[in-house]
Amino acid sequence: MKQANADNVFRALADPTRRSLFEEMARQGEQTVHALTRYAGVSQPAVSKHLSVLKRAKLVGHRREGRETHYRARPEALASMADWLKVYGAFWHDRFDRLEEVLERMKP
Amino acid sequence: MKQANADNVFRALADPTRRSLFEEMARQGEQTVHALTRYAGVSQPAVSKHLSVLKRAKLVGHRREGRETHYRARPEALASMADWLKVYGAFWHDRFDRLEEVLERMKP
DNA sequence: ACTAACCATAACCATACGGTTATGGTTTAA
DNA sequence: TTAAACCATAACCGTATGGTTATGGTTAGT
Repeated sequence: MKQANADNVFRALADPTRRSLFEEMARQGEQTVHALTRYAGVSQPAVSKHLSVLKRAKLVGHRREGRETHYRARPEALASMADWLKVYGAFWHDRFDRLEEVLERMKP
Repeated sequence: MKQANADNVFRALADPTRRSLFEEMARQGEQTVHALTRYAGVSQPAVSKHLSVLKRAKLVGHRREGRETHYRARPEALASMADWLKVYGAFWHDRFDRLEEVLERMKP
């Protein structure tokens, strides 16, 4: 249920192009596929496929507006990965303190 | 330099069997390949290959003792992933804060 | 009404990946 | 010393993956 989505998140973020796209949307906000294509430096269909992988992991949302589709990052979807890190990073306390803070603030 | 290793970490943890192996070592401590093979439910060569991927990402260390090799988790190697999460998780609470602001202004 | 822009999907290709069995090198046990 | 246990590597196989070009459906601009 939740584990299945964690798997999708881990898998989605394994690819550097996909991470890069996610980062760009997180930083710059909503972007059209066109803009993301210029940014990513691969073909438009490649970007569309990457976006659909991110979508399966719920890492992005989208909004159609006329002929263009705007995608946006949904950083909340990082929660499952963050939870995993929290558990296994707990075996090594020090550096995860700040992550704990961030996670605390992410709670609804 | 650091980014390259982050990539290895993300990639290594994308596979569920590899995550499972890492989790087992984190929980139970050092394990021989034999023990990990029993645990993982795949062939011994498969485990060896997974371990070498984890090794490339510096997520495990190993120690030979006679004919057996003991592997252990190195949770410190999760740092690069945690750092990434901190950055992009931060966009979440930024947005959250901004939402709080908006809601604040909406009050009559 | 035509044309161009935007995007998603299909079809295809090469390579990476996760699995297997086979094999060989060390090291322990008999 | 022979046999068995442990592990890594090699060779192989099917499928997933990330990329491409081609195409078609909407929507916008002229």
